Amino acid sequence: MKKKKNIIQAATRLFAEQGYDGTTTLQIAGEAGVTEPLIYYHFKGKEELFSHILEVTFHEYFSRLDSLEKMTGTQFKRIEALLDLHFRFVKEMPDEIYMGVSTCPARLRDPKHACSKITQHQSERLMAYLRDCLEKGIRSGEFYKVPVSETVEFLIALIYGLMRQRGLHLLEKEGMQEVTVDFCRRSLVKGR
Amino acid sequence: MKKKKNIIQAATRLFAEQGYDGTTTLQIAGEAGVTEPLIYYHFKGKEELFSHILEVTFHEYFSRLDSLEKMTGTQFKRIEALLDLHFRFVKEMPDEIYMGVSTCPARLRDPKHACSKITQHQSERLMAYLRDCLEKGIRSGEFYKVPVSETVEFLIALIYGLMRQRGLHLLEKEGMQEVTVDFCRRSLVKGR
Amino acid sequence: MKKKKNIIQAATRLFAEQGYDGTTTLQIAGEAGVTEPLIYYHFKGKEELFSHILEVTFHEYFSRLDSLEKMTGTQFKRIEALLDLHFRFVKEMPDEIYMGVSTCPARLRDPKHACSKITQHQSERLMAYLRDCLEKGIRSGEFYKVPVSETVEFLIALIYGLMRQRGLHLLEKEGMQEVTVDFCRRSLVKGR
Amino acid sequence: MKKKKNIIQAATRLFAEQGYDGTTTLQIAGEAGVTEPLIYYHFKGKEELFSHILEVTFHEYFSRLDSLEKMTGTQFKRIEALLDLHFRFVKEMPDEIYMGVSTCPARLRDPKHACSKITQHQSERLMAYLRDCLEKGIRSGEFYKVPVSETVEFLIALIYGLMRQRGLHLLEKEGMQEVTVDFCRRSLVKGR
DNA sequence: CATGAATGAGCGTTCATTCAT
DNA sequence: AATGAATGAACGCTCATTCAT
Repeated sequence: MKKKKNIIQAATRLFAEQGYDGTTTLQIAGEAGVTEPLIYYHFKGKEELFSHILEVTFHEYFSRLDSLEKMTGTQFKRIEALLDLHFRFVKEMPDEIYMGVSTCPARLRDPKHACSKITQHQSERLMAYLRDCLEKGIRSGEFYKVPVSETVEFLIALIYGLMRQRGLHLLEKEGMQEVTVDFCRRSLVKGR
Repeated sequence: MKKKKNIIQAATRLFAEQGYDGTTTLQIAGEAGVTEPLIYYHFKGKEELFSHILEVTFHEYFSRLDSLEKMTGTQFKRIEALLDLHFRFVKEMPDEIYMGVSTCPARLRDPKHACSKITQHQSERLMAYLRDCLEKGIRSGEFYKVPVSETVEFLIALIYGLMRQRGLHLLEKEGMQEVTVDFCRRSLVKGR
Repeated sequence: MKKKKNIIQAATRLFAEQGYDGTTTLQIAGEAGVTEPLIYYHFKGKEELFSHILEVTFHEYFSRLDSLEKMTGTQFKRIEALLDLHFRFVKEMPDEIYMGVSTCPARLRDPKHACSKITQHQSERLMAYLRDCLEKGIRSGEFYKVPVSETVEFLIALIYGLMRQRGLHLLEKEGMQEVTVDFCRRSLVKGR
Repeated sequence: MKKKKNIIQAATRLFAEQGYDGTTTLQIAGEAGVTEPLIYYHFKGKEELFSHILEVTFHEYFSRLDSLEKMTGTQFKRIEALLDLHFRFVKEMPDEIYMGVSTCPARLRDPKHACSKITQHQSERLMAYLRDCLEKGIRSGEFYKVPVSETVEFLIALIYGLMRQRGLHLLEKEGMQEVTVDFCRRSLVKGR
């Protein structure tokens, strides 16, 4: 069973680094220290191996989102918590995240594909969460009167951008999270 | 010579949609309405075709950045112009942008690769531009006293996130640009 | 493992008949009764398959040369034994020999290439052996006083010519070996 | 018309260096400083270009053989003249010779092929010439009583071996011709 | 659980050759 | 006489996958 884990780990790193199409089953087997057929013993194929990793990752992700939803406090605290969740997540499992973020659009748009459903679901959850925060915050006077839909979309783009950058390890300033939170606070919260 | 253009156009769209590794030269030829060897008559190989598109695109991009640098006005006007440049660019040539944005990290990190040098250069230009705006804006009292490096990185992540989203055509609210500009203004500009 | 042998045998015959560049991997696979990719399972590529055959052949060749070197007797007996070795060798494995003899000069001169090193080595061994025979034979008065270097080179050319002719099966007189030995004897050995 | 010559020269060198299959029409055009289609303007194709060179070369070769046949003197003088012809020839046009010598057996054995006929013819001429020398020399008592057929074949192999070595420029002792002639004289001519 | 041997399908690429000009 | 553009056919090779053991 340790070998199955090796396969998953190797696959995750390679998918993240080289993309799905750029990674061969031989490479995965090599990095995992096993032979190719073992991959087919544990998974139906390359595609299923990929989906498996995606599902496990998003399962963890969604369960974290779940606990977030029970949170109380000001609406901005809730947004701050969402940002915190993502910063933590990408720090803990950067390969998994990057693998998800970098999946190619063709796969994302094919509705039959596992990727499509999962990222669709993620998008919807994020949108619902943010929309809820914004609407409540505006109604209560905590936030400025920003256009909700557009701001939701803006924040999602922001989160994606940050995930990608972190996942790529291209730039890694330490104070990023604080700066991000402050930036959003100034833009959203009235009379700080 | 029309056929060469066809090849480039087809390649751009397919690379954007399916990634480099997911796109075959046969597909490109098919979409371009030519035979495969013609690709090799005009380009040294798949890799060079890819690089060529990248270079042409970034050449246009950099020449737009050049004209931006001559701009005067408040520092926020300059940032607004940078955002406008990107919004326009992705609207005019979404495939080219997405092709660039979605290149796999392995290719991005290999320093011998054309991708690497170009995106590196882009990053540096963006950083220099934004750093200049922020430093001048803070010094003149136009902006809040935000940490410069981190805010630069934050804004780059934001721009990447928006490019990706626009390129993917996943969400396309009309008022996005205005909302983006306003969001940043509230966060940066003092006493509006 | 029988299939690997088939590949080697088929390749040897085809390389000998058609040359390296004139032989396709598909032909080899066809003649060997296997599919093309199996060649790549057992060998890194066409080049390595070729080198492998060359190395195995020359390994056998050199080991025969080794036993020759331990021989005693008159110097002409030693030369006779060398001719015998080559006549036997080309009779036992004509394809292997011809494959080696007919390799194209470009490959022979590229010092990075396996061919180059092996044939270089063969040349040196042959030269050393013949030079030794001639020098000793001349010193002891067994041979005429012939110019050593040139005669060595002459004998090597002769051996190559005979190998080629035998390998090609162009002309196959039975008494060739005897005639060859006698011809050389009359030219070298004094007072027969 | 200078360009046609360029093509022929380039082709000759490349065919000699890399073999027929190892040489591409693009290479030939490149070396000749012309474009590929011009080759097809002057020749029906690669094959005909090759045959053309072969024929021109052998035409010259045969015309030299012709003048040899008119020669008088001792039989060994005639053999000496034959060796001289070959030494001269390979010195004057080494590429042409090597191109002929290194043609692959498949092409040599296909009776429909130009190569086949020409080399066949060459073989026959050489054999007839040498057979004539030997028979007359033996009958007149000039030569030892050697087996004619086998000695003819032996001498042809020797000539091929020397041609190859000279063509390859692998070893180039100056006194080779003299040593060769002397070697043969000692073996053939009685009571020197 | 695990593997060595094997394959069908398809990849990027190159070839000799042709055609319109 | 000469060429830029284009192609059908085939090449060496790699892929994800399977099967017998």
